[in-house]
Parts: sequence; structure tokens; C-alpha cells
Amino acid sequence: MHLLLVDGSAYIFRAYHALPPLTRKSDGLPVGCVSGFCNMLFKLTEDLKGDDAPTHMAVIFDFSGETFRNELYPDYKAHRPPAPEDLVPQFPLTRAATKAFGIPSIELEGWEADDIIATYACRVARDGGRVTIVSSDKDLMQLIDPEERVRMLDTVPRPGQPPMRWIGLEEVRKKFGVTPDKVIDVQALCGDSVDNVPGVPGIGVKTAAELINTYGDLETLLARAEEIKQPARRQKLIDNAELARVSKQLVTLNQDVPLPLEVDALARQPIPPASLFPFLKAMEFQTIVRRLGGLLDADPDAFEADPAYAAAPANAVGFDNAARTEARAARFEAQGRDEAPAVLHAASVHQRIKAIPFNTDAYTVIAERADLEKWIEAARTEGRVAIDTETSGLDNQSADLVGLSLCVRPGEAAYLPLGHLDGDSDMFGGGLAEGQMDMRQAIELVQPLLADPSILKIFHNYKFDAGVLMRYGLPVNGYDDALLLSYALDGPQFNTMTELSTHWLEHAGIPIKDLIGSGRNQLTFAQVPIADATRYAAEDADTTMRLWHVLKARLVPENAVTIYETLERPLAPVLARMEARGISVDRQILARLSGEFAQRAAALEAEAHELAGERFNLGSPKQLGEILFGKLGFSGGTKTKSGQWSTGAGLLEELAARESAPLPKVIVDWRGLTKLKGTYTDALPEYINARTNRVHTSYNQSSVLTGRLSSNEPNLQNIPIRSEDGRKIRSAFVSEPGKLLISADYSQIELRILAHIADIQALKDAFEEGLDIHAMTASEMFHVPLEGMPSDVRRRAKAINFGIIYGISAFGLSNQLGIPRSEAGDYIKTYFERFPGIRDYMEHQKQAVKAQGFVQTVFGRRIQFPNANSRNPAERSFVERASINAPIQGSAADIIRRAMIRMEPALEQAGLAADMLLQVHDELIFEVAEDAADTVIPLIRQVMENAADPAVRLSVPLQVEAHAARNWDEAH
DNA sequence: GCAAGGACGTA
DNA sequence: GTACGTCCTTGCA
Repeated sequence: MHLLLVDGSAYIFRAYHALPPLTRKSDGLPVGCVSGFCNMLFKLTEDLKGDDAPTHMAVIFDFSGETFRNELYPDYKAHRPPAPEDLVPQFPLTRAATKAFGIPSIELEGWEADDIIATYACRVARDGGRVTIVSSDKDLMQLIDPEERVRMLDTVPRPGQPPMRWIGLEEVRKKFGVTPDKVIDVQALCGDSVDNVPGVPGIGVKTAAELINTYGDLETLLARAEEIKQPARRQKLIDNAELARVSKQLVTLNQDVPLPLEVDALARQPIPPASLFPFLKAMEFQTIVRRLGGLLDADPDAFEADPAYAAAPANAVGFDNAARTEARAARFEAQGRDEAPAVLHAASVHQRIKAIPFNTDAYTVIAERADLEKWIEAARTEGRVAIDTETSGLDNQSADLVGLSLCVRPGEAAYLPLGHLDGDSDMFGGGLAEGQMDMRQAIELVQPLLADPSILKIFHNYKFDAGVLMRYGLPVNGYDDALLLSYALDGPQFNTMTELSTHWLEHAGIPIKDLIGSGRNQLTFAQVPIADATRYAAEDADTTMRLWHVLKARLVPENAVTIYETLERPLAPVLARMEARGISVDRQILARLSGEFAQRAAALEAEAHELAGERFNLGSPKQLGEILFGKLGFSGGTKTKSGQWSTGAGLLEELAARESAPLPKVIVDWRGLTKLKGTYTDALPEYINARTNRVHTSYNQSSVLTGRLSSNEPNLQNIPIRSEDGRKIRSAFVSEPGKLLISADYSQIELRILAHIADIQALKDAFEEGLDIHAMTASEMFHVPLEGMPSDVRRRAKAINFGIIYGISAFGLSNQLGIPRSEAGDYIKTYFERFPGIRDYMEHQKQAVKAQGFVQTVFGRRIQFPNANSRNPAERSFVERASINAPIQGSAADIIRRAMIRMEPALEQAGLAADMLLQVHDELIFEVAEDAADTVIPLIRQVMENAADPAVRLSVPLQVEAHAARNWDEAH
């Protein structure tokens, strides 16, 4: 008998560091170790031939949790950092791989893999068999026997070394300086810092080996310790005899573990293709599939990927991700399967975290250097820390840092106050409150922690905190963002910490209003007493940490890894930098325009009062409706759902044309001017930052259903362009002297994406040939030649094209074109006859959203519609239209995100300098040195036009228009 | 002081 | 017909 025992857990850990990281192509699931593990298993079967071929085989894993050694010595393995995040999901997958190879996978609660291995090895050797242990763990070396019936084999590949290495008597002697039977005595003396086995302080391997070789074994040595000549060494041994004895117990492997499977049950089986290939295919290990296909003389093509492990099925069933998680977990449990470990893991993490009570009294204040050092050390030990910054305001480009809270484990959090003011502070400005560290000293201490990419910093809205920290000389490397995790998983349905905490932790948290009040007499956080601030701030860090646990665990089972890791997380620092740069706005231009608009609006207002025969508030739709449809008696008015007269611009335009009355047009013009004045020319200068003299918008990365960004305070994504007055406002956005603005925008990106997704050959050809797409549509629909096409025909086709993207309805199209509903219906019918593929696409999305509650972008972003099956027909129709639009708008949003993420590295690699300042959905604005514009533009275009590659090969070309000028209007 | 509704700026 | 954010008025607390 020859038994081959693979130390599975040790292999995974060593392979993690030795092998390059590898992820599953379609969803980014980390699988490097799984791949290495499969390679190792199949190489063993190949390489161990003839005399070395095993007759029996098993893979042994550690059972997570405590063992008898922790009772013996509570600190055993206490310094082990948690497994890296991308390793965790691979644990269950290696067990599954073992089973797929038809090999018994063994683990046992309360026992380490080493003990199980020792027990099997001991039994087989006792009965005269041979044992090969696949491991290089020094703790197993004690099992090697003088006749080498028990040997070890190291298989973790290392560069420049043979792929396999036998470990026998000679290797043990090199490592420990003794024979295998004395290894535990040596280890008892020298200890092991990795496993936290104490040993005798001050005695290393060399000394230990020397002592054991002199005295024979540990007990003899301890008994005769008095004889040792060196006084220091003698005293250490006498003082630490007990510690040495405990250490020996810790390192001694138990050879009497209750084995779950008898040795006979480990007899080798042929590799079963029916379990192996579905697993390998689900992992997307093409190379291994090919090689094993040849080796096993089986046809891999005959097997499908195992759905239990496969990446995001495009049409999985469920109405929201959380419900889907639970449903899947329940289904697997009911079937008695353990094949969905990641799902079960997520559910159990949620339960575990939710069960930890909140205790705001347990939070501590960091008032001194030593306290802060202690917390930083804890963060380093833990490998991660949740951080929340407290500031004097909500604008992270101007607010002051007031404090930092840290959480290293759920429930364990502290607050570092830095800028709190004392109680007497008034407008003359008192001093800093007592009991706070010096800001500069604190920053110096925290800086290495934040900059160290190996310590994970967890934020809730990284972009806000990183923006503040950056201004204090604290760059952040290595971060996660609970808010973005939530967005990648659930879209914008939870968008504040309170919402997330209430939903996932069933805990609302302290409302900020309780501390600073609201309205006129609102305080800043700097005025909050430190004790109150501690409860609030530390709770936020604690909540962030808890949410991170819950949400991060869902990423793999809910197939959101790729969206989070390739689109959300990398974009956040890009946006942070764009926000920090801001854009220059010309105050004078805006001031001049404000004056001009005010005059013209006043004139229109006077005219309106004249025409109405009375003074009224033109800004009040209510008063206006009563004048138009009451006093003046215009007909054709419609009511809004609250019973008021509708006075929208479309309706007023129509009224002006039909009644040839001047008032409605005056109102429309007045509204246009006051809108421009109020929202732009008056408001924008207020946003110019005193420190930078520029306007800094704030992008919301997690608020839009389709994956777009939104912009606020101020919104720089709705700067006017359509009217002449509007463009004057746009021209106030300028470059610095000596620089230029570049505007680069995708041409017709949504129609191109529609052509790709719906696979419409005629549209694809038109884009390929660079035709005018609206004219082409008109020509196809109305049989009008392209040459000399009337502009009105093209306008109608354009409206239809846009209508298609928005989920067309006859009602909407008739409104847009001002034609009867029936005529609009005919247009749509004609369109579908000409492009039946579009109708198929629309039907498919409608069916998909009803069946599964979401639709997807081409990159796999899911857009949820919880009320897709509403009883309300209007609501249902709305969801249908939105589900048609969402994959188109969302795919375009994903593409420009990819372009933004790649832009800065691409510029740097090309040795070009250009600052990306703004994003407006299909447009990027840069600021560049005047003489660099011509060289930068081609690179910008190249990055944008290829942004979908290689994840998605679009079947239509993307086209980007880019221009440089001194202001935004001329650059566009 | 705050929320809802209406209107309108953008893609 | 899709997706947003902001300003203003109105009505209620």
C-alpha cells in the first residue's frame, strides 16, 4: 500500500503567494489557487508513476476554527492575520475541486490537517505501507521515519526551482539539525513565531539542535539543565521549562484522531470525467480541460459547466439580489448540497454580523499618542480598518478635518478628535477643546497606515473622505467602499449609511441632527462635545465595518465582483481627482449675463402684467393657470394630477400658436431667462472655491439606476447649450491662461449600442460607413432618397430614433412631434416593419424584466426593477420602457467609465499631460497646456473609442469628436 | 423649517 | 417615451 496525503490548506496558502493572481474571465472571481491546485493534483497523477504511484489518496484540509491547541495555549496561532480577501472564496472551491477529481476530501472539526495526516501516516506505516505527504510544512517533518516509509513531497512551484522536491532525512537534518524523531524537541525549544509557539525565549534552531543532540531529548535536557556551562542559557532553560513543555505539546501531532474514513476507503479511483469537466469548465480553466481531455481519453465537449459554480448566468431568476441569495441558499440546503459555499458563506456572515449588538458606550477616545499607536497597531494586525472622517461641512473641498474614527472589528471602534472647539467658542473664535492630540502629530502617525496598500482601509463613500484626507497630506492606498459595494450589488436603492444600516443591521444609528441640530442654528461638528462626537463617529466607523462584512461576502455569490472591481472601485479615485481639480469659471462673464438677463426678464414681466391686465407672480404656475384658463378664458387646458392647470412650455407653445396670443410666449421666454439667471449666472459664482478660485462639482457615483454618474453642488452636467443665451453661460467655463479646454464626446453612442445589442445589420452598416444615421432611418422608413432630404423628414426620423432608445410609445412620440396619436402609431409600425430586430430586442427586455426583475448592460451590470410585475398598468408600462432604455443608457455609462479609468494611465504612459476635469455622460472635458492639445487629442480619442475592449467586442465602431478651445462652448 | 409639486436645464 | 439636479412656489407644521 502506498498512501498519498495532500496537505490541502498548506498548499493553498503557499500557492497564494507563489503563483500569479488569476481570476475567472467572465466575472473576476479569484481562482489562482484553485487553478494551481488542479494543476498540482493532475501533475501528481502524471509524475508519480511506477514505483512511486500511490494506491490510495486523500486531500486533507484544516477545519476553520479552534482546536485542542487553543485550550492548551490560548494564543496559539493568535497572530495569524485573516486570510486575504481574494483567497477566502477559493477555500470552498479547492474542496470542490478535490471531489471533482474523485479524491476524498477530509476535514474534521477540532483538528488541524496535520493531525489527521499524522494519524493516517502512523496507521499505514505501522501496517508496513508507504506514505507520501504532499506538503513542505516543517511541522509534518516529525512524521518522516528512518526507513523513509513516510516521506514528504513539496509541489508548490517556485521560479528557478524544480517543480517537485522530495523531503527526507537529509532535508530534515538541514532544517532542524536532528533526526525526525527529535524534531519536536527542537521545536519545543526554539518555538515558532508564525504559529505563535513560544519555545524558550532566546533559543533558536541552532542552539536547540545542539542541546538536543547533546542531551538526547527535552526531558533529559530540562532535568540536567543545571549542567549547562553558559550561565544565561542555563537560566533561560530553568526559568522556561514549563513553556518548553507546553510548546512541545503544541507541536506534537496527534496520531489518534477519530478518522472519518478508514484507510481502505481512500483507494484510488479513476478520475471521473462527469464530475471533473463540469467543474473545470465552470472555473473556465480551458488549458487544464484540454490537457486532461487528452490524458483521460474523454471528450470535454460532452460536458457543460456546472451551474453550481458557473459565473453569472445571464438570465438567473429572482427579484432582487438579496432575495436571490437567500433563495439559492435555501435551495441548496434543501438538497443537502454544499456546492454553493459562497452563497451560504454570505448568508452566515450576515447572520453573524447582525447578531453583534451595538454598544456606543464601548467606544473610546484617542487622546494621546500611545492610544493612537495602539489602534494603528491593531489595524495592522487585523489587516484592515474602517475609517470615517468628521468635518466641519459637507463640501469636502472646503471643509476642515475635525476628527477621525477607526474600527478594527465590529464593535471595536474609537474616535480621534483633532479639531473640536471648546465650549466658549463664539464668533471671535475660542480655542481648541481639551483632550485632543496635536493634529500634525496625529497626521504623521496615521500617514503610513493610510498609505500602506497592504492594510485595507474601508470607507463609506471613499471619495468624500479621500478628498478631505488628501488635502491634509494623507493619500489613501488600498481601500474598499461599503457604499460602492452596495451600489454594485443593489443599485441605488440604499444610498446613505442610515438606509444601509437599517436594512442590513437592523440598526438606525445616531442621527446627526441629535448632535448639530438643523436649520438656522445648526452647529458644525467642531462644536460638538467630544464625548457625544465619539459615540456618533465611532458608531459610523463600526457600522461601516459591519456593512463591509455583510456586503463584501455577497459579491462573489451574486456575481458582482467584476462590476465592483473593474468599474466602481477604480473609478472612485479618478472622480476624487476630477473633483479636486475643479474648473475655472469667469466671474465677469456671469455677472454681465446676470445683469442682462435681469433687464430682459423685467421687461417681459412688465409685458406679461400688461397683457394679463393685472400684476401676478410669473413664477407661480398656479396663478398663471388661473389667468390663462380662468380670466382670459383660453381653452384646451389640462390639469396636473394635483388638480392644478398645466402650464408647461410645450403646452404654452401650442397655446401661442393656436390662439395667436402673445402672453404664453412671453411667459416661456421669461421662464427661460429666470431659469438661466437663477440656476446658472447667479448661482455658479457662489460655488467658486476661495482656496482654489475654481468650481468643484461633486459626482455621485452611486445614485443613478442605469450606472451613470450624477453631478451636484453645482450640477455641471446640465450647463445650458441648446439656446443662444445658454451657450453664453457655457462660454464662461474657461481654461487657465496658457491652457486650453478639450471637449471629447461620443457621437451617437446610444444608437450604436442599440445597433450592437439588437444586432441590426442595416444600422451597423450605416455606422461602419459613417452615414448620417437619422437621414438613413428616414430614407428607410419613408422611402425618401438621402440626396436633398427635407429637414422635416429627417427631424421626424430623429425623434423616432430617440423614442426607440426611450422605450417608444405612440403617446410620447405624438407629443414630441405634435402629431396625432394614430399617426405616431403608424410611424412606429412602419419602423418595426423595417427593423424587426428592434422589436425583438424590446420584447426581450420586457420579458426579461418581468421574469427576473432586472435587465443587464453588456458588461453585466444589473439594473433592478422591483415593481416589474406591479398591478398598476401605468407603472408596468413605465418599467417596460425603462427596461428597454436601461441596457442602452447603462452600457454607454459603463463604456465611458472604462475610458475614464484608463485615461490617466494612458496619458502617463504616453508621457502626455492633460487634466480630466468633467464628465457629462457621453463627454469628457480636459484642461491641457496650449501646445499639447494637438498631441493629446488623438490619444484621448483612442482611449475613448476602444474603451469597451477587450471585455466586450462591439460590432459597431465608436466615434469620438474632440476639439480644443479657450472655453467650453467653443471646444464643444 | 420642510416636503411636495411644477417647471426646466442636460445627455 | 429614458436618466438626472436645482430653483421656485405653495401649503403645512
